[in-house]
Amino acid sequence: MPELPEVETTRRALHSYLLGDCLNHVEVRQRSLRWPVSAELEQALQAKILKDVRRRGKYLLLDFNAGHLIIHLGMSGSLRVIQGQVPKAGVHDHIDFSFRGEKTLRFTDPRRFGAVLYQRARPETHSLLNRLGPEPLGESFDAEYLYRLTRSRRAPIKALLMDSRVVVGVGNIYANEALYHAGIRPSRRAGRLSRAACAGLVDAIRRVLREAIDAGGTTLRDFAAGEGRPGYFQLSLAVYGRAGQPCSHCGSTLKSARIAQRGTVYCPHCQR
DNA sequence: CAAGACTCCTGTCAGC
DNA sequence: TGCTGACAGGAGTCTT
Repeated sequence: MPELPEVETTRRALHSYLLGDCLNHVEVRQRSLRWPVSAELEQALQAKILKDVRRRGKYLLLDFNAGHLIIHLGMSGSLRVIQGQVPKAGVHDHIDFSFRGEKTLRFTDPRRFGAVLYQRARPETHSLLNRLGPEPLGESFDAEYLYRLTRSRRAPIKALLMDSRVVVGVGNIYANEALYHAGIRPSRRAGRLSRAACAGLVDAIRRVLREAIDAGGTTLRDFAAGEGRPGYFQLSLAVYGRAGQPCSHCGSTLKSARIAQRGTVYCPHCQR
């Protein structure tokens, strides 16, 4: 599933391939996504120029000279740039954005948890975006912030990490990985984390995300080629998907649990 | 307000 | 081999 690093890789690709281009046609084949695709989208964006491609959490923000697209890839969504001849659309190829100069941006999403929203006003004003917490790689996400925010919270720390009002863009994979690297048990009540633990956790989150984004950079080159979509990065995941296997640090058997309705894996020895 | 359950959807995989 | 059912998962929304 697209986590923040893949969304960022996608953002960079769109920025480098499509910035300044004029959108001349939109074809929507499936309007039933996470939310219905607005009926005015095709008309509203016709002949508009892509002025910027930004990211807020896992939302991609495409700013045109009039109007904006807010795109979320959900569980299984992807965007790819096709140059020249456009392959016949498959059943999950829901939207094609055709740009002048024979470039097509294709939105594909088998599970349709993704969203493509059009809005005239700045994306930041949208109700999905206006209550989001800080970016994990931004300056305001630091130990003091996390410490302050977790006081008197009794939910498991992992649940808070995945709450977009606390911090955006930390999905299940990276929550698991960051907690492992920080040596914190996912079930630990958030309010019981020390300042030092918060500092270690913030560092771990930033580190795993940065590493993944760097790895994603290597796939950017192929974005518009055959295997266009940035797939799963060849990351060495320490715990995610490895329940029952030995911890690479101490050899203990990694355990699995269910926290906040999500699969959770941790090392009972290294994480306390 | 906080915490947890529920929901959308389909590809994948285990079991028969 | 083919079918069935469980499961996974982002994140908004509903319930407690």
